Amino acid sequence: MDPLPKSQIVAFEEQMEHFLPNHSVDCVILGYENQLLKVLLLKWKMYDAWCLPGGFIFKYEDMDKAAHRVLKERTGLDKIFLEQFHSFGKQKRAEHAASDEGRSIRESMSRLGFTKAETFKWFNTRFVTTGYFALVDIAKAQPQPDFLSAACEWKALNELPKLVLDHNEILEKAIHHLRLKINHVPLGVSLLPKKFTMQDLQKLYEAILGRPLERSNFQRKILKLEVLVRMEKLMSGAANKAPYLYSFDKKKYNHLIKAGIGF
Amino acid sequence: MDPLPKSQIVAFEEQMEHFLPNHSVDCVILGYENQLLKVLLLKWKMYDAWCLPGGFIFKYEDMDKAAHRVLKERTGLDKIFLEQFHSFGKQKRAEHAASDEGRSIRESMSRLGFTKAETFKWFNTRFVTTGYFALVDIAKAQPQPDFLSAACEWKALNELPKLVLDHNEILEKAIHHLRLKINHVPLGVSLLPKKFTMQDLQKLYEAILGRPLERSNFQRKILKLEVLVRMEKLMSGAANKAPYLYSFDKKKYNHLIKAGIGF
DNA sequence: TCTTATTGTATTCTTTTGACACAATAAAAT
DNA sequence: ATTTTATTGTGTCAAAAGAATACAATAAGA
Repeated sequence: MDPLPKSQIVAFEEQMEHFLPNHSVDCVILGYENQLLKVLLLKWKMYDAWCLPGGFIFKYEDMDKAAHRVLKERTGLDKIFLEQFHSFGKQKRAEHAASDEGRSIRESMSRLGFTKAETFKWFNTRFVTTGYFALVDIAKAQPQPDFLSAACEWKALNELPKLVLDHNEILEKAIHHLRLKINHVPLGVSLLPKKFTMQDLQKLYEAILGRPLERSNFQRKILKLEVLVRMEKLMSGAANKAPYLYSFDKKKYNHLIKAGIGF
Repeated sequence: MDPLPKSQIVAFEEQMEHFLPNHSVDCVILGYENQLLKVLLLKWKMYDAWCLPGGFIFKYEDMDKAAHRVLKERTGLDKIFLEQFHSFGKQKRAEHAASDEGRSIRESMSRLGFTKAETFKWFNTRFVTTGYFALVDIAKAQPQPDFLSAACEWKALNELPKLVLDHNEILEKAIHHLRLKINHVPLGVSLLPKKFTMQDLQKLYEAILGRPLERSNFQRKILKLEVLVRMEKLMSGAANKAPYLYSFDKKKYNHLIKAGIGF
């Protein structure tokens, strides 16, 4: 763990004065790749632990805006479906979390080159955090660690590392929220590339819901929503009938959002 | 607007030091009376405006606990269904709200007898607030104003006064949340007395959903859930067939919560 | 040409929903 | 004592939605 460049520390400490104290935002940024749901995580420099990408809210900034800023900074993505799902306000959010292996936050921060008492205090006070979730096309995102992180990577939901603080709980709540939400929002839009097969879409729904769906009934239900446009066939080279490609018809989102899909 | 007793001001200012800055909770406490949904509101002493019962979070207190404390202090009720639904984090939450008719908060606070600069500052800084909603039996609640309020009353949702800050928006969001939630939770439990007729329950659902439901289909749907126990008949004295009374079977909640009801 | 795996669609049966019908009944009116 | 009235519990029936299965069509390999 090398010390940070002095300039980064100074820059942060200058910003810090403009942050709203005691409140943060955390983003559960989900993507879909190789038939797996993945979440974007940061690896701390402080010690060996992963966390959700998060940030603080400027005093002059709307909270939603802060969440969008975090999303943009970690992925480069803009104008994305991003929704608040829950705020986490336990006094001791750190309890039952990944341990820091004996090292105090203070010690780790010293190693990174932090010196100001206010900065130590900032990271040791209680924060209420508001969770947001986003669904993004992994191919379009460009993961970017922040100055406190050594890595920013997609991790499959089925083999997650231990996360700091209550971030595992936050992530679980986000997934739960997503499973409810999938009945009301055309989620495929954000998670899949522009053109996709019916099988792609079904696998995505299965990944989100965590259970298999019946193929022909799934196809019938989705098509009846009339939000997909059938494109050319996909000649995959496999020894079987070629599936059609579909894309979403953006004009028809609204009626779908109102009506809802039920699986 | 008479000045407050000095002791109340001192007591608040002593508490204030122990509050988590920049964050509050607001409770949308709903009740049901005369076939109307009602919400518990406080009338400010500061100036002529109503607000949702709210409060601050102690530094040593979980946020959920703070919301329960507010509920208890305003209604005397304990161990009630109370759920977070959204956090409101706009920088200028006060915009588009009920005006203070030209008087500044500072001036009104002076009249009430506040003097400390920190207290003025407290009420003038930005707060993120987390909204909770509760469903209570009006007959059991005992509305109790706090020291900054002149009144604490149930107001029917269809004839609401203008509320301070963004409290109208908070209330709307709570109702929206409730309408979604009613499909998954046996809400009648909290809003109705122990024994009720099928008509009572239907009227409640209609009040929440804001639309009429077909009587016989409603009855069939509710009964099939198998969460009601049929009790004795209610001899109301009306010139017609007497309806049965029902009560909720607490043992069967869980399966209902999982399965959900759809109207 | 035959085989194989997958796809698009149809069929069948069951369940759910919405609209309406109707007998049962508590008490008031006659 | 009988009729009337309003409301309740239950039944029916057609339409819609859902689950399970069947089957022909088809791209490419054998």
